[in-house]
Amino acid sequence: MLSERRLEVLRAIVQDYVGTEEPVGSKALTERHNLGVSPATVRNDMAALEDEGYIQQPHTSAGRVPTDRGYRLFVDRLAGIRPLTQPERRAIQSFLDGAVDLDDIVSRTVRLLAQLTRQVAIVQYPSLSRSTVRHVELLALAPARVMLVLITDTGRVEQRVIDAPAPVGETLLADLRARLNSKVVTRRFADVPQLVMDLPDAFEAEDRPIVSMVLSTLLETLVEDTEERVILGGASNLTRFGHDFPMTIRPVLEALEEQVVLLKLLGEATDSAVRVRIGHENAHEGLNSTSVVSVGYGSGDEAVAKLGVVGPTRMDYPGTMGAVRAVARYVGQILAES
Amino acid sequence: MLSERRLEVLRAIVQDYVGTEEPVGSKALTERHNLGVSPATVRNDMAALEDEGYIQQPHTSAGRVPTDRGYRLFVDRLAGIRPLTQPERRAIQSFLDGAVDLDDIVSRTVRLLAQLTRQVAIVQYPSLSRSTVRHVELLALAPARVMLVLITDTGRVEQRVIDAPAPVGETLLADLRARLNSKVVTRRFADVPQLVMDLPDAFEAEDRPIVSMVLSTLLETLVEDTEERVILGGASNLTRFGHDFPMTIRPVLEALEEQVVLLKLLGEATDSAVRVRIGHENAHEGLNSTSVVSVGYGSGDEAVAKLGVVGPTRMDYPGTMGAVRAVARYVGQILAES
DNA sequence: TCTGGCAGTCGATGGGGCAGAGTGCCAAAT
DNA sequence: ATTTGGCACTCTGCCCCATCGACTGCCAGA
Repeated sequence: MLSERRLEVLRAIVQDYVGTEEPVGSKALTERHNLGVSPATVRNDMAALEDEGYIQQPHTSAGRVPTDRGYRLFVDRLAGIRPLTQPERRAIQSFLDGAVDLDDIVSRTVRLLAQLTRQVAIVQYPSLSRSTVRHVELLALAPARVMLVLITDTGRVEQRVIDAPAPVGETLLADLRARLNSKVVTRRFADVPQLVMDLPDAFEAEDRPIVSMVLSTLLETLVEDTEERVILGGASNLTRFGHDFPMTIRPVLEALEEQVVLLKLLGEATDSAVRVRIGHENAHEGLNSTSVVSVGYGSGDEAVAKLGVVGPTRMDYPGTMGAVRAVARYVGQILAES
Repeated sequence: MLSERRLEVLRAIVQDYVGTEEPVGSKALTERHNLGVSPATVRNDMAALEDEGYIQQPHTSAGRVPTDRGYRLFVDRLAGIRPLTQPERRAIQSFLDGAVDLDDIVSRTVRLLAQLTRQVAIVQYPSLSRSTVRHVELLALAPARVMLVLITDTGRVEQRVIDAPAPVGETLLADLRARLNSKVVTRRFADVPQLVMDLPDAFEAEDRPIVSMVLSTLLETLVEDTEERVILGGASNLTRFGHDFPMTIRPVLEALEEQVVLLKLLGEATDSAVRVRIGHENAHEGLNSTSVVSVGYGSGDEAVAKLGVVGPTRMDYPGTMGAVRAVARYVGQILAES
C-alpha cells in the first residue's frame, strides 16, 4: 500500500491545490511543507500516486492536481473535520436566534450556511414524514364549512377547508377536536392512520360521515405535505468556481433550479454524520466537477431533513464539513426549542 | 431633430445588435435592411446618432453599439410590443391552469416567464395588505407557551409562538380567543390595530401583560405578512449574458439574492402598463448593464403585485415586453377565478 | 443631399522565440 | 532499498511582430 509519507504528500498536494487553485509541483511542495525529503523523492512519490489514480497532471510537465479519487482518500483518511472557532459559533447562534417562524429559520439557515462556507447552500424544509403532530384544530368557518389546521412539532402549519354535507354543530366539533387530539398529539405522521381508524365508532351514526370526512382530509394532508421542499442561497458564490467557469457554471445553475435534483443531491442518509459526494460520485451529469457536503438535522436525535452545500471539488473539505455540521446542530437546537 | 431615416437606422442597429451580439457596421446594415441608401450615407447618419449619444463605438474602427439612451429611444418610439403567437398563448394557459394553490401559481408563473423570455424572472407574491382576517386561533403548547395562528381569507396561515412570563389559564385563553375573533374576523389587516387597541381593558389587571403580548405578536405578524415576498427563477439564463460575463454576472447574482433589491427592481408602478428600466436607469449599481421589464398584475382592475424579468440591456424588448404583459394578464385571470 | 473612393485606425489572428516550471530517469550516495 | 543530485526534455504562457480585415472619416463629384 501507500507509505505514510506518500499519504502525507497527497495531503500536502490537496491542501496546496485548494489554496492556490494551481497545479502543484514537487519543488513548491518541499518548500511549503517540511517533509524532510528532497524534491526528487517527492517526484517519485507523485509518480506512484499518479499510478494509483489519486492525482493527475493536466499536461505533461505541469504540476499535479488531485483526482476525485484523491479527494476521496483525503476526506476519508487524511483530514478531520475542523471545528468552528468560538467567534464563528457565536455568529451562528446570534444569527439564528432572531428567527420568528419556520420559514424564517430555514431562510436564515440557508443564508448563514452560504456565508460561512462561501458556497451555494441547500436547506430542505423539515420533512413531515418523521414529524409528530403537535395539535389539530377544527374551526367552523360557516355552518357547513370546517377548517382543519394541522400543527407539527417543527412549527409547520397546514390547513384545509372541508365542505360538509350538513351543518356541523359546535359541540360535535369540540368533541371531535378533543378526541382527535388525544389520539394523535405527539404521534408520528406515519402512525396516525392506524390511531384514528376506529374513531368514527365513538360517534353517533349520523355524525359519522362528517367525522370520516375530517379524518380522510387529515390523512390526505399528512401524505401530501410530506412533499419535500428545498431552498437554496449563495448562488453568487458560483462565480468563485474557477477561471474556466463559463462551461462549468451553466449546468450547475440549471441543476440548482430543479427541486428534484436538489433533493437527490442531499442524498438519502438521514443521520447526523456528515456526507461528502465528490465529483463523479454525484450521479447528476453537469455536477461532475462539484462536491456536495450534506448532513441530516432535526429537533431530536433523529434527523427530519437535510442541509448541505455544493461547491467545486476543489474545496476546503475540513472547513466546509465543520461549518455544515455546526449549522445543522444549531438549527436542530432551535427547532427543538420552538 | 433626427430625420425619419436616422431613426430607421437606429432601429436597424438595435435589431442587428440584439441579434448578433456584435457591433454593427455601415456596410452590414445596408445589406441586411434595405434602407435604399449607400453605406456612406449610413455612416453620416451614424456619426449624427453618435453625436446625439444614441450609439457609440467600443473602439475606433469598430461597428456601433446602442447606448442606454439609444435603447430608450428604441423602446419609446421605435418598437411596439410584440403580441404572443397563438401557440405561446395556449402554452401559457395550459401551464398555469394546473395550479392548485397560491404558492403553486406563483412558482409556475416564475418558471413560465423565465422559459418564455429566456431570462431571469421575478414574481412578487400578491400583497396581503388588502386581505382580511378569517380566524385567529390560540393554542396552549405548554403552561406558559402559547401558539398564535392567523388565518387569512386568501387561505394563508401564519403562526407564532409566544413565551409568556407566567402560566396562562385555559379559560383566559378561551376568553381572549373569543373576544379577539369577534373584533377582527372579516376585517382588513390595516384596520386591525385600531380594533384591538382597547382590548386589554376588558381583562383583569393581572392578565393584561399576556393579553398585550398576544396582541403585539398578532400585529407584528400582520405587518410582516404584508411585507412583500419575491421569488425568482431562470437564473441559468444568466449564462447567456455575453462573452464577458464573469465580470457582469457576479454583481447581478448578488443583487438577485436580496429581496429588497428585487422589490426595488420591480419598481413602484402598480398599473398594468409595461415598464422598462434600461441600464443605468436602475439605481442599483452592478445592474448597470441589465434592463428590467416589469408590470403590475392583479385579480381585478387594481394591481396587487408585480412581476417582470431582468436581462442584459441588449435584449429583445418587443418580445420580452409582450411575454411579460401576456403572463401578467393570464395570472390575473387565474387569481380572479380562485 | 447622397455617393464612391481612399487613406487611416484599430482589434483580432497566428507564428516564432524565449523563459520558466516541472517531469522522468539514471547513477551515485546513504 | 531508498534517497538524492544532476541532466535532458517537454510543455505552457508570454511577448513581439507582422498581417489581415473590418470599420470609419473625409473629400470631391454627381
